Amino acid sequence: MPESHSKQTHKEPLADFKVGVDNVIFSVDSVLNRLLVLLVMRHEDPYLNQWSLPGTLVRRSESLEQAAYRILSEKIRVQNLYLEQLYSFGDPGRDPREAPDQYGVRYLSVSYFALVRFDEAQLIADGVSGIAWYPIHQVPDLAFDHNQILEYGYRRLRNKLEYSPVAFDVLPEMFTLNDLYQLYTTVLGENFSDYSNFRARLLKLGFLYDTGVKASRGAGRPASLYRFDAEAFDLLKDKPMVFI
Amino acid sequence: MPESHSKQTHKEPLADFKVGVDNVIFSVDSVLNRLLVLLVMRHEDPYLNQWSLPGTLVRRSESLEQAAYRILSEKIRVQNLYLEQLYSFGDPGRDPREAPDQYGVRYLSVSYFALVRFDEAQLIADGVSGIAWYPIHQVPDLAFDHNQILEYGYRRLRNKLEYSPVAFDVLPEMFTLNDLYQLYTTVLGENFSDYSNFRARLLKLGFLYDTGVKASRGAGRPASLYRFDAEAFDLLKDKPMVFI
DNA sequence: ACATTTATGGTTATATCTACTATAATGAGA
DNA sequence: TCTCATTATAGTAGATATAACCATAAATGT
Repeated sequence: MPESHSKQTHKEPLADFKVGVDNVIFSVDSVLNRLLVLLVMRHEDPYLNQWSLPGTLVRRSESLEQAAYRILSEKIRVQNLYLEQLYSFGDPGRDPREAPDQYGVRYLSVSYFALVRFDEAQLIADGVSGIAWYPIHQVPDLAFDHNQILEYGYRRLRNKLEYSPVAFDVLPEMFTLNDLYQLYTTVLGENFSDYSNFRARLLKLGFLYDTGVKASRGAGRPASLYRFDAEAFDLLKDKPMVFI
Repeated sequence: MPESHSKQTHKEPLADFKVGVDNVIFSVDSVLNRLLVLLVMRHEDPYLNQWSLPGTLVRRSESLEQAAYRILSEKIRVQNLYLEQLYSFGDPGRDPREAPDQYGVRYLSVSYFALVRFDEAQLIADGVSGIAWYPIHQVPDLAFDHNQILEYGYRRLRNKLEYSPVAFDVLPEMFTLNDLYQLYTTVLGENFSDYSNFRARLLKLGFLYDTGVKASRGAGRPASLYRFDAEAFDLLKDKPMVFI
């Protein structure tokens, strides 16, 4: 780590990079209460026929985020989603295509994290070897360092849910408080808050607007449908706020 | 964003990238109570003679983090520091060297965020046009998109301080509670907590060990010197913890 | 009708937060 | 030396928040 430092003399030549974008796309199946991640079967080397995160190499004139949106829209049709950059992985040797005889070209992956609405997400399976939602705890060995990237994304998802209103990007326009609670429990686990206290805390924050419309779903008293009020939320933005 | 998707046909060729690492290096001057960021004067085009974040292009066989450590150790000698990856900036056109006639080579910057101990940091000024600590609120127009990167880093610093024990990476082995408080106030501003309550909360958490040694610095009652107990801290890691 | 189910609105004890106040131990100056 | 300004530390009281419950309301199903 300490090193003689001089302006011009590079001990070693610079690397040329191919830059890829890999997406960790999550969705919550609110019927089976499962957290899912989107995997695709690779149809070329390296890692032929192995599951991986959906990814692509970046083209000449597109931005990183555009590439992330592109690969997402090539795999699923969806209206509502949240997407943000996650982390960049660029250690030498992370991609088998980095043959030492290939002028030392390196492969860097900029990963993105996405959350999409499950019931409106249509997978696009045209021709590819396979595409599937995998429950987060049943994910197999993935190509490249994708298990590590997934781990990163999972951590970020849990954080996002606790500290920011991503949930509302992925819930229907109108939802019951129980819908919201189920979303939180399937991602964060059961043991984070009692439903009654969860309700009280959320309602007190004042950015959930009770539409008065009732949703009757089988047995039990019908629940009120709520709407997320983004403006009311923005007013509280500075306040430290934890939803859990 | 929606796009016809086919396995092979790339409408546009892939981009070749040079990958750079840019560091947002913070330090806290606890005498003048100022938050500082390290800037260097560029000594080559583009942006000749303009202030910028210290950066470097990544070499053939070094990792991104190694490159970050390398550029840091070329600019300052320091024992104690904290460093982590920040964000990657790769929009087309962010670097003027991306001439359209140069086979469309792109420049991607992986930014790193660092916090170093001020009183032990020695700047290395050999031959370069300039290097300086700038108070965070007096930073001039920087080269490239470095003002944006800095903004990112500043936000991350404030978050890190609130939710993680980075402060102790950058305080002396033994420190007074006031040293700690000053560090927090110069980064986060005055209005986050009363000193008395800050003390009480930190001490209750139980990872500050009172050495019994007293530090007499001019007038006033001497303060106890404390030590950060990393093991005790790790035991509380899962608990949501806010220091403010 | 009645048990079951889900939604909703509490209550209570405990912990935490916030804004203060009081006391202790030093250095500086009359 | 005595007093005072200065800094450190400890503690207190009222307001708020948290966690674990309980009670009632409004639907369904038999």
